[in-house]
Amino acid sequence: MNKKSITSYDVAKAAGVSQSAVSRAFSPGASIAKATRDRVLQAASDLGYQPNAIARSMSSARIETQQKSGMVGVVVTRLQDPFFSRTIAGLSQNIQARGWQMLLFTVESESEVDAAMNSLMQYKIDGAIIMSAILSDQMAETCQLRGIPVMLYNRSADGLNVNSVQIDNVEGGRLAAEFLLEAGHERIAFVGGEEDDETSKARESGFVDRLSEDGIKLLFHEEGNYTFESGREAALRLFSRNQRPDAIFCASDVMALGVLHAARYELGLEVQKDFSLLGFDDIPEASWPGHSLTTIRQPIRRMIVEAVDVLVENMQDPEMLTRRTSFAGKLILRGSCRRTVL
Amino acid sequence: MNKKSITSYDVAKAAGVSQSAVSRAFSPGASIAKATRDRVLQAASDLGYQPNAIARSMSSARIETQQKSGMVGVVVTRLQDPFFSRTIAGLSQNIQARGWQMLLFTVESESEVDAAMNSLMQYKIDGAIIMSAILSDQMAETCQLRGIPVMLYNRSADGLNVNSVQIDNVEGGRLAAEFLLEAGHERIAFVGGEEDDETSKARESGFVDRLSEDGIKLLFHEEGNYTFESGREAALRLFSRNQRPDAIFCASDVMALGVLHAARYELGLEVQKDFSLLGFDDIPEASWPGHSLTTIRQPIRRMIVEAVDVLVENMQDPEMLTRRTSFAGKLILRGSCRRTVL
DNA sequence: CTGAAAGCGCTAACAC
DNA sequence: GTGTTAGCGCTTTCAG
Repeated sequence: MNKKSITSYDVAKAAGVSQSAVSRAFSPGASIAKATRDRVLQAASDLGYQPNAIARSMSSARIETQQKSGMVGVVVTRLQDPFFSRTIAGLSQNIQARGWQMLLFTVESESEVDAAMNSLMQYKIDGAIIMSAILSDQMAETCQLRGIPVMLYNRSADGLNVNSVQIDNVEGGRLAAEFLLEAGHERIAFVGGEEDDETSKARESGFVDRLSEDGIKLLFHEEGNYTFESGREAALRLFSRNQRPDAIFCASDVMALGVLHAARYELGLEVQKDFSLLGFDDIPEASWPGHSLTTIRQPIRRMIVEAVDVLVENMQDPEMLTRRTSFAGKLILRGSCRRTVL
Repeated sequence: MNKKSITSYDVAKAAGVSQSAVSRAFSPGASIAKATRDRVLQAASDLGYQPNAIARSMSSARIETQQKSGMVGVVVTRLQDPFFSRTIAGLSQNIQARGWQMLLFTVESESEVDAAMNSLMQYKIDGAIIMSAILSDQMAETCQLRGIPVMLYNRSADGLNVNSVQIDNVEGGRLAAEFLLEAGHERIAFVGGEEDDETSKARESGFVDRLSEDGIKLLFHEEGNYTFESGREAALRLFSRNQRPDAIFCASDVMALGVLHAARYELGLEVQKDFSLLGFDDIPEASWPGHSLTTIRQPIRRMIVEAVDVLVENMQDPEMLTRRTSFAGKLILRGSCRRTVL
């Protein structure tokens, strides 16, 4: 049962050099003669040696700048949501491409984020990305103290000293309202997330504000939880009342699809003709022929790249100034909405 | 700029004990007086101390049994596929619940798995889960040599000494054929994955075998790549030929939905009446009212639990015998198929 | 350019 | 029980 792993000493012996020479051979900028380097690399590959990343980050721990563990922690809620899983896939690829590994932590609710960060920090992550959640002021401070750059994805924190990348939700809401108003809608409903959901609140506020500028009041507000089922149920409630909405704006595509399926296949309604439906995100499912969902698109690829870019920059330059990026949503016209009245 | 992290020495000094006392206070089974322990814990929380997981795994590295880094590596392809993202979400939760962290590595194609494993092994992972891909014999050997238990999810490897959890794809294919035959279908098409895709091949072989037992030959075989779009295109090809299939079996629900949307909304066909459609996986989207896709369900929750259970057991008992688990698929009857002829 | 030597923060014998 | 003492595998001065 000898499952001892080969260390730099084994390689050193095999190559007839000192252990530190082996270390240098594997450190990009180190000063080492090409000949020795080649000899070491040869011996290493013969023995199947791979530097131990853990040990590596241990010894460099004392460097003032940062503890390079080579890992970035990612905290995510609702991973089963297509929007999030696609984001994770993208983040993962970008993080790897930049030479980091991703330590993934999933949480059930926003309240667990602090605990998650604690777990992650035990692994001396070089940075963290938190999706659709916010950390406590205290935790933000801890991160800053320990020199761990944080990136909030899909959220921003005004008071906190953390980077963020998100879409302008208020503006997105306005955009949605604008579009529905132009089409002449007047009995408008909104399906959002849970009561304390920041994203949903922002989208709704922009939406409602714009409506009121034209003297329109929101007819109904329904609460969902970003699942298909919750959208479906909201639709059932919405269309069971005396007054029926002639347009529904949902805080996410998944919920909008729930509304669509319920309306079309359970209530026998005709989308676009009987009411206009507007989503948010532009997930791939929105463009499926049978859905053809008009929606506010999030530039997800660009957001991912920006998030990783900024985080990497901050990991490399701890003194970097906090950066908050906000992207604009874009209306994607499809078949689920009545067009502008002429 | 003093971002030095507090170590066990700082805590020791604050609590007036030796550094090893601090270590013991944080090691579950260690022999330490309750009084000292409490004092240490108090001091630790005052200082905001958290044991360094990296250093921890370094020092225990010498233990014969294994290098407890507390991390399990997960390699995944096609994370954007709902089936996989849901699995990752489940794996993540289960792994965390068992006290491990998940180091996630996404790869574009199966050929990158070995490289991914190499990267992960530098982090001295305690175990690995590989989704829908197989590793080379050589890599399997390396893992065994280093004492890293491996779990193949959605695949199995007969020759290799690695654990696996998967659905019985051949039997699933037979089940699908059986059902279509009973309903009296005769012009049957199959939409699978790429040519060398093991999963798809297995499903097809069971399917074709069962058909041939009733003297039916597969009418068409279309190749896709597990995306919606590829299913859509397959449908377009399928229905552009002279002879039209009266039943289509797809190797995945996502592709089946592509077929459904294309047939219904682009070709004006009526699913169930004009042809029966059968999927595989039973993703949530399959049950959406407008889809109502009949499919072969994978018991995904049970598969996830089994995968993590077995891996954890193997990580704790390196001598454990290789375990290969195969689950049976189950036909979920919905509206996309013609029912049995009486 | 290269080797020797001193840690990184922690755990695990080993004595007391 | 508790303190002392070696390391885990590596990077990084510090001399040559």
